[in-house]
Amino acid sequence: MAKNKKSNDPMSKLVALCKRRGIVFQSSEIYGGVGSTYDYGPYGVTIKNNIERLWWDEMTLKHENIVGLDSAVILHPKVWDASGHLKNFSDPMVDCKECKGRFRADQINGTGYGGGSDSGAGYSDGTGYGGGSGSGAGYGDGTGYGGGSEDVNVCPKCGSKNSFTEVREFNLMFDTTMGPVADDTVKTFLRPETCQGIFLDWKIVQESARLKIPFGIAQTGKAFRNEITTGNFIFRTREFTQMEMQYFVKPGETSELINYWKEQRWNFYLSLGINEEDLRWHEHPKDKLAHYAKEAWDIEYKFPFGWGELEGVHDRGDFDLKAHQESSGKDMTYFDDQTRERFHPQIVETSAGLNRAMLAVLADAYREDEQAGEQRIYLALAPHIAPVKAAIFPLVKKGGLPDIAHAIYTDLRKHFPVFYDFQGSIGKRYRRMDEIGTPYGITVDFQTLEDGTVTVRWRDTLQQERIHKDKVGEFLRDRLG
RNA sequence: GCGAGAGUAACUCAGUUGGUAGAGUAUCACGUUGCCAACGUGAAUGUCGCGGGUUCAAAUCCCGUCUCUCGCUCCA
Repeated sequence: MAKNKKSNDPMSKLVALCKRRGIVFQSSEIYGGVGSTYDYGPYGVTIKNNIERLWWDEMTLKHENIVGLDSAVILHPKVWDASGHLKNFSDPMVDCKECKGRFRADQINGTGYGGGSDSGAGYSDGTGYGGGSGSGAGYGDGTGYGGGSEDVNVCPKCGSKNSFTEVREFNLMFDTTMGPVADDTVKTFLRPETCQGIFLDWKIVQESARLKIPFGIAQTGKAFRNEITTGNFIFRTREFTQMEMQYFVKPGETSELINYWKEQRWNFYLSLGINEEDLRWHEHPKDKLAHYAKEAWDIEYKFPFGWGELEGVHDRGDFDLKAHQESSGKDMTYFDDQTRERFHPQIVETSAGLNRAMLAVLADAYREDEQAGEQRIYLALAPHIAPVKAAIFPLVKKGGLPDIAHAIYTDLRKHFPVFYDFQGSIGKRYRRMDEIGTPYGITVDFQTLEDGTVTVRWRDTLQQERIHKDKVGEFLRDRLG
């Protein structure tokens, strides 16, 4: 564990809070941790699930023409050939020994680098990618690249000649093998994006759910990318959850629907309680589009480390369906009963990162203020995101107060995630709840013995009001929707 | 992979010229406590990242190694 964090920067403080309160923390920590993998503790998984459920409901409940799907993580290896991932997710790289710059081998002038960009050799013969499973020996000794050519390679950054390292293969997909017998295995990949499963299944989904264009298929699930560089806490990790909806539209209607979904998706982040001033649109320049995209917009959030992408709204055109039709030989067209036309649907994609959405929610909710000269840290989470909706406290341990408080707790927990605590001073118990963003604190005091009322304290302002203990459930229901 | 930095309790850290580890916070128990991290008493928690070497003796000196963090390269 590194101890050189600048503990004053906002990101470090958020990370520390996440660990302290069991929201998100380093995975495999007893073994020293594994780079950029994180586990979500009791409160973290609840926040994450809350966001995921809101997304799911937003898609499938609020749109009558969007249905859900849960496709496999491991797909037929040919999928990744057809999708372009084998070709585009695998880059041969060289480093300049002089200036330490790194470049794609096929972008260096001069030699036969790049000449043999043999991405087609991929999975089937088992030799193409990553050769040795396991340890660092993975990146092959550059077969095919930089053959025997003696031409001069010039570093585009510092101008040094022939200062490059061996070509190394960077494969951004995790590969694995199917089948227990080593000689008889098929090389497969963990999906680097969830949407391919939607493309493979769209016809059976469309037919079985009797959907007419335009319609959408929504899916959440894990995706895996062997990122060269990870970092910024849970912003970029090698294993992450995507929330993707692929919208199948008639040719010619794409741009209108892009605008519709841009508005929908923008509003989703507002509904999570994120400050609109911390959001912006970023359009990908045409010359930097991903290999499948015709038009691409990102919603970005102003993280403590800078603007970062939360979600993309993309025009994928008919790239994917045509690619799979060509590769599989199966018809991927849609027949329009009304116009008697057959065509490849155009696809508008909304592709969000759940972990990033959660990080944005946490970063946006992180607050510090001062109460009676003491610093207070709290998460101003929207109540419908908060992992615990209310905490119930007896003011002190005597006078039968704990019994009354516990009875209220037992009753409430049938309907809400609530927490009961009697340990420590009342102020300390409030603060503990503040740090996980619990919106309401309900305290049983001596007045409760007289008239049955309790205090309800609102997290952000510390203001209290008295309501009858029998009305607490109703009070919470009103405020939590 | 390159460069830089860092590894001592759950957290933040201290540990003198080598003498087998401490503080605060947090946690738990009991007491106390009339609303915002109060107080008292007590308890539990470490192979000082790992391995080797020097030494009577290593958290400390030497060598190796691992991991993490940041920057760069890359990024759908």
